[in-house]
Amino acid sequence: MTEVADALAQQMWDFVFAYDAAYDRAAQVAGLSAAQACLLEHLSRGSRSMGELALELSCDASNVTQLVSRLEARGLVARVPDPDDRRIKRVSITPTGRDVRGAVRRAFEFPSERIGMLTEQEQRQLSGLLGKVSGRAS
Amino acid sequence: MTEVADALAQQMWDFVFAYDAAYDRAAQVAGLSAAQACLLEHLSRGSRSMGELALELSCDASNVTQLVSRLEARGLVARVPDPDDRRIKRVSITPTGRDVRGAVRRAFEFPSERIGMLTEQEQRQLSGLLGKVSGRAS
DNA sequence: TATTGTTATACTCTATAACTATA
DNA sequence: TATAGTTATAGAGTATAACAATA
Repeated sequence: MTEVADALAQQMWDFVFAYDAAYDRAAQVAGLSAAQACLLEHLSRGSRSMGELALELSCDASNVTQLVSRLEARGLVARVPDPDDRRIKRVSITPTGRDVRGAVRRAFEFPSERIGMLTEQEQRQLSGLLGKVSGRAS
Repeated sequence: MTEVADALAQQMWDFVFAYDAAYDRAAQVAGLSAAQACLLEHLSRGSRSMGELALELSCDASNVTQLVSRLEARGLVARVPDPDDRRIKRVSITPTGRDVRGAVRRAFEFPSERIGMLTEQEQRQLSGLLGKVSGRAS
């Protein structure tokens, strides 16, 4: 590895560490764990079945059962059996859940803070590089 | 927020998600949790007291006690009382621990993989932008 | 018989509070 | 009395295996 690549690897580690820590804190502000906030974030874009959530969150279905149960007990999400296939439970975010999710987003200042440190041209540059690094065309 | 900034925020989220998942898997290959692998990584640069570890890992001292105890039980780290102040325990990585840490590093292909997608000029560019975003001079 | 989700269980991570040993 | 670390405890995240309900 070249010296540049080495430095870059360390910078990535530091960035991810700071990002994760900031997200944890933002979730905590709203009284949630990071995992719960993440689930709520996914539901904010529309309802999901338990199985879909497990896929999107890359975790086991039994884990989703527990996460959803805790959020449901607090009135942040609701489970509704699918009328067409009663094995399936559709989970949706409640109005209260939407409020809490909004609080997390507002508390999570990391991205806008950091992005604000860049000029718009630099933002475009970084976006292109991240796109490339993610294997997508920029 | 501009459209570019919005896209960038999403790209950061995706990047961090992929990075974390890859690190989890790499640790698992070596039979470790991410937290354990992280602790081992810190020790690979030299021994630390329990308190220093708690600061570096941004977690409570009682948590470090447990993490270290599990790693010690597997022979990956060693606790030695400081001769000058016997309240202090210095933790160091063992040869076996160093091997396991090496296995994690090798399994964690994410950074080199992603960095390898960039030309050296792009690597310099990304490094500069990450430096700027971290509040350091590039 | 296959699929969706839950329950039971076990292990780890994490923090708080109370404690021990040392300074 | 103050500091370093541990112990006890509790709640949450996570997975595996066994299970119930439905298809």
